[in-house]
Amino acid sequence: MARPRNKEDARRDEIVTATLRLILDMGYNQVTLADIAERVGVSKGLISYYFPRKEDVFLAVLEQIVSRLTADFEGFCTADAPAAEKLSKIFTNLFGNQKRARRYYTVVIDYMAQAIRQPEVQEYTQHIYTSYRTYMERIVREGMDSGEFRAVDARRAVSMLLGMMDGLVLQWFFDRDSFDLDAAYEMCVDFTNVYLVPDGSRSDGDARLLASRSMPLSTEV
Amino acid sequence: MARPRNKEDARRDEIVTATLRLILDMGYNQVTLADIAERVGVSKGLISYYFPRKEDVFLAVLEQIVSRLTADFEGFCTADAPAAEKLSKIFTNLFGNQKRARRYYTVVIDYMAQAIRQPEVQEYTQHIYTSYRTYMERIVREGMDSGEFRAVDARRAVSMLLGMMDGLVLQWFFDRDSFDLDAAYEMCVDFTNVYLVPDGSRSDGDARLLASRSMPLSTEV
DNA sequence: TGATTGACTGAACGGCCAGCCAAGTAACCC
DNA sequence: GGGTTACTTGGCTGGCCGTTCAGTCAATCA
Repeated sequence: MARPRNKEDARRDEIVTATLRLILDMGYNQVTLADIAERVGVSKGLISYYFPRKEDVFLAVLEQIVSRLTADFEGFCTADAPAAEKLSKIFTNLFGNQKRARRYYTVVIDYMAQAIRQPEVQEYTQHIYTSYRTYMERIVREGMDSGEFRAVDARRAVSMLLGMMDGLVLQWFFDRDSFDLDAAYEMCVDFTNVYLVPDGSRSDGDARLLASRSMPLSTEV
Repeated sequence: MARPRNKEDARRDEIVTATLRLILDMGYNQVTLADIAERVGVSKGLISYYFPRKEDVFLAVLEQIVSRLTADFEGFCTADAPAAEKLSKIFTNLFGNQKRARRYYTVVIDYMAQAIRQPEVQEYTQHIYTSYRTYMERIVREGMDSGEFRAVDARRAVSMLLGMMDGLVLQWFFDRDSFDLDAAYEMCVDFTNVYLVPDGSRSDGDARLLASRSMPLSTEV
């Protein structure tokens, strides 16, 4: 994202990036300051120089993840497209790329486990939900206003959809016998059709939503 | 559950129970052998005597959780009741008690984070999904056979429902601005009605499902 | 040019912890 | 009552790791 203004910021970015990689490779709790220092190619002391507590590095990583996610949503929301297509973009962003999904959830699950006991981490995980909720609710309301969607409780519909998205990825992630991400995508579309699209216009809904699958992705963990 | 056959088994149970408590209190990665020993009231060495590697204690805890969960499902499944009511029991088991839900997911999330990198843990988390999937699929098929439910792809319907259940609890767990567990219960019922119950019999479906909420719980983490 | 600052190093400190083991105790069997 | 087995202790050890800090060096400034 925004290019570092000075040397100090550049170092911070280096450290944050290296740490994210290490979390992916080894898991949150296995990463040591020595690992980070080695990866960046500096001494251990320098990590502490920029981030007084080890915890601070991990919080900076999380902050970066959250801000990238939010930036993505801005893109989806401002696009000029039918609501169903906007939702479809969100699905694709989540389900469209196996490796990316695995990477994203690898860190998110690690951070969730931390969030249970670290209030500062919990605040960030909450931000993630708030982003999803805010933007998806906006899209659903748009759809309802334009008559594309039935008039339902938008907040509740988003909660259900968001729940299904998360829950499906978790199944895919931990249950090898479940399904692939394409199926997860289709199930979200299916739910959208059944729950949001009026009976009359439902039949071609599938085709329209599914047609918009192949699109470029931006968020990279 | 089954009463320990001899002293050795009793000790194992003591250790497993103490460890589960400690995981709840401190989090998976903070629990040390010394903590467990202190909680049980024995020496550190004894823990290693029964469980050679620290990891083995945690696996035993997980095994206990999985077997209790499966036992619960057996109960739900063999009951003589409409399919919708059986599903409702599963929802209630998950959403019916805040403290219990928080405890259950506290350990599950901790174990999920472990499962990413420990294949032995991953196998158990997979068992959890397999249990849910197997039993819920059986219930949905029963419902379809009796005409209570529409003829849909049972496996897919269960994946969606299971996903929603998990995802809703996660939102409730991490997003303080989301909703309470009663709402989560209602959303699952809502989904069941919209997705599984035929249009004709839907109107009283809500009432019937919701009426069966208050029932005794058995699984205690 | 001499002083000051900021980035960075490397070593050392202090604490923690899993695994190991030698020895002690109790129960049980012959 | 002697021997075997099962259980239990608690201290030791070797390694790891976050944090601290005195000191180096290059760039900047006055």
